[in-house]
Amino acid sequence: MSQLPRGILEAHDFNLALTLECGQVFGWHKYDDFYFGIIGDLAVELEQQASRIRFSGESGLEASDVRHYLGLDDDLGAILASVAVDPFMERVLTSVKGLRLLKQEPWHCLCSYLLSSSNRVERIDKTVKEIARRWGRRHGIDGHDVYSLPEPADLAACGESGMRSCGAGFRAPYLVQAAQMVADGALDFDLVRSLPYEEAKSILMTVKGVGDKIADCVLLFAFSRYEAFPVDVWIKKAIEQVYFGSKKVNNKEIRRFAREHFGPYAGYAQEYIYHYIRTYGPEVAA
DNA sequence: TCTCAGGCACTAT
DNA sequence: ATAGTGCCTGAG
Repeated sequence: MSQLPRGILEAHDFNLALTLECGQVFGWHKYDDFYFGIIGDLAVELEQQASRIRFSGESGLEASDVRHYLGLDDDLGAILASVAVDPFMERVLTSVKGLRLLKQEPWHCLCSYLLSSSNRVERIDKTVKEIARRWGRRHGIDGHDVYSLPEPADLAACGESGMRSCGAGFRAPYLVQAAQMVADGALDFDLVRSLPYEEAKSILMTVKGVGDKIADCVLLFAFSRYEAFPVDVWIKKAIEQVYFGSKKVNNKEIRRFAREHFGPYAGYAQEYIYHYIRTYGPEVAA
């Protein structure tokens, strides 16, 4: 019986709690100061101690997997410097520290965001966990149970009723259809990964239930396409207030503005702005 | 009881 | 192109 993988990662400019709880990812469990979740298809337990991350995981987990998932390989300083293009962003970057974009597993990310439409963060999280608990695979880590989402073919087999019973509501058929597409190859994540942003996005949008916003979320959070700038009602309000004098602007124009104004890491700017307004309220944008 | 939430698809203009 | 409306669900 070999010792399970464990180790310590140096993690500067990193806030684990903020990164896991800012709303970019769903399905992590918190007990005391420990976080339990899935990286790749392996259960892991994480804890931050100052600028170090302690991890332990199921057999097969490597330190480099954890580093990569948490975004610790990214040069956060350079990224944030590139989006510090105006006084508002400087204010945002002064108040939000150590938030990094994760490298989520595409299927997990797609499921999560299919559930996000007209839904609250807490309930998305609850539904993701319920689907995993009821239909997914159980993993054990340090005496805790963690569940990964069912593979696409397995989720498809659960059917619409199986998803509704977990609280998916009107999004249930979207999940089932997406699962079928991934299972039979009609949606190929490797292809999405290989294509330029616009083409990758239009492929994701062939899935029912995936529009501009959700496609951008998946591209940003699972494929590290930092030019993606998801526009939800909060971001829309903030951008209108700060950059358009509270004038109404359509989402397409907001995305175009963001790409030009923030540059290739616009998506990082989005996540920082999002957290800022969710913390301090949308009115502080002005 | 009723409204509404981190959208989307469908339909009618 | 663009606007209006229904959709599960449960917390306030």
